[in-house]
Amino acid sequence: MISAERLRQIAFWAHGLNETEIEQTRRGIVEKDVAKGAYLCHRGDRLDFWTGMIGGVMKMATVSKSGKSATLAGLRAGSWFGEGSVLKSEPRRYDLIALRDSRVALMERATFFWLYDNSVAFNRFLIRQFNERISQFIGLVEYDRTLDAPSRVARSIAWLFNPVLYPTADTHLEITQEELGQLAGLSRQHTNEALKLLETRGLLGVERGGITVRSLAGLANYGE
DNA sequence: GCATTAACAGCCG
DNA sequence: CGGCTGTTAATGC
Repeated sequence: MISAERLRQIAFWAHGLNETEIEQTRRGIVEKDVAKGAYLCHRGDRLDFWTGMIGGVMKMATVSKSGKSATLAGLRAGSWFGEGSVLKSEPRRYDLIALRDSRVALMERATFFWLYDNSVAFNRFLIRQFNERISQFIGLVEYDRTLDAPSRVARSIAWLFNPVLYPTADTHLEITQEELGQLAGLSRQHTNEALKLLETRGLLGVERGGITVRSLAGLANYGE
């Protein structure tokens, strides 16, 4: 259980809820740490929680039949995910791996369904989120064809600054080049070169252990 | 060949 | 110091 204040702090969608809904929701959420390298869940696991990122960086990934790992989405603080698996009550179709020490919020399935049944604001949020994810996954199909490293890095970063998924995000994010590489499916060296290129194009700034986005549109459309 | 992994020195917090 | 970065050398597909 978390406080109402904490809920508002970690869940931007909760700002649309009324007092009753907030009260009901906060009772169905617990927090949990996920150490760097640990799996929050494996593909095929049942994870009966809707999950929110409070801090850190994780990746949502699948392993293809040939054994190659493909990142479906990068997740940072503010990201909420797993509504598909919770709604359909089915096993997870992807791995969730912490790329650095992270903290998550776990919402009980029953609480999720209570919101689903009772809150208009929550349903609006869900639709918006589904819609955005679909766009992102469509982009992913393209992205596999553009094998070019800077494009992959640009896309990975654009994910992490998606204004619909992260309405409260500012332009800076703490993430190492190693972690970005894991999201983009690249070695650290390639990521390093790609970042420097994107920096010279004026699309972002590279700092030690972090990046600052200068042109989100430029990153989102890079390589097209 | 190309890309990834390994290795290492510099550097910043 | 430890972790991150930038570069080079080795290794694997």
